[in-house]
Amino acid sequence: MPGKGDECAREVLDVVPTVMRFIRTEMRSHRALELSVPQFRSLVIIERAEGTSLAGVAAHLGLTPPSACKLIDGLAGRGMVTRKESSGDRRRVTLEITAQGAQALASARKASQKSLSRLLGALDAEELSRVTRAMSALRRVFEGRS
Amino acid sequence: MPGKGDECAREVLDVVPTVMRFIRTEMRSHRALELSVPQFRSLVIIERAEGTSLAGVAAHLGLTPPSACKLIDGLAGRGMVTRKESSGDRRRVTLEITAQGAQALASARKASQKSLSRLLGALDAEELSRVTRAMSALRRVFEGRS
DNA sequence: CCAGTAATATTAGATTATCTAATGATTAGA
DNA sequence: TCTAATCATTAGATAATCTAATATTACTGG
Repeated sequence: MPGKGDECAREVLDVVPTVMRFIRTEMRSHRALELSVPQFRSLVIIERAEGTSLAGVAAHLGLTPPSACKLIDGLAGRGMVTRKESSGDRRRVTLEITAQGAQALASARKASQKSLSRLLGALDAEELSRVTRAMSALRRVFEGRS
Repeated sequence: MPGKGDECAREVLDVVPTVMRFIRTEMRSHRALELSVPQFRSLVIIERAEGTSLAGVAAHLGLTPPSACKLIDGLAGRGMVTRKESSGDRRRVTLEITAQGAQALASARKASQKSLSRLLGALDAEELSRVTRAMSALRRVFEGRS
């Protein structure tokens, strides 16, 4: 018997990579900002949870610690993030976003939302609301499972 | 003024990479099939449009020709796709999926849909239908723009 | 017909993302 | 205290992606 989510699964499998590619291309297209999607997401996390650790970033993004480490290397090398000692636990690294990082994040976020928003503007109000609520449902289902 | 798609854009930007990561991890987790998402998508295209060219794959996936070329290299090296001469245009390459490729595709598709479907099963019928229709809307909006 | 332009695929070379395995340092617990 | 677990990193591999450069083949306007 086909599960009740089968048709939906097929759609998700087809559409999500397409939208993802758009987002990736979009992010890279902004000269001088040039954040990759994982870099962008890292900055979002670090800004929101100031003082998070490398393990924190890895967990939120669903990455292994070495992957997160290299990702942060890249951001630190561009002066967008700093690593500090954690008081109390000297194994741990405390991550903080720099002014420059915060600015890059704000610009990238604005530009990406704008260009996504422009495309989504082709939908009528009902569809738009449906998409928004569908995204919430997907977030509930997928977050933590990456 | 904020565009009418702004909130939706924010959601998409947050949720799509999360779902994408799940799909990627899921695809790689099936030993012996081990198709990456781009490989999977290439096979889908080649199976559907038998005899397509390298440029055809590139266009459908939103890749540059060199990227598509390497992708096909990988699939050809694993015996899942063949390159043939095109009658009529000798620059062109005709791509065909092999029996082995078709079998790998079928298995990967089945496994991925199953595991996606299992997660999506947590949604109630109304939400599921909303997500399905939202995916259709997104496909309309994004396809071609990658 | 032929000279130049366009199209198709590829190679070369770079960057980034991701993994697993191994290492180092520090903390926590029996 | 000594052993375990935890946190970050380094090392090394593979894959996806890009741009630029290079054939090869087809098309087109004089």
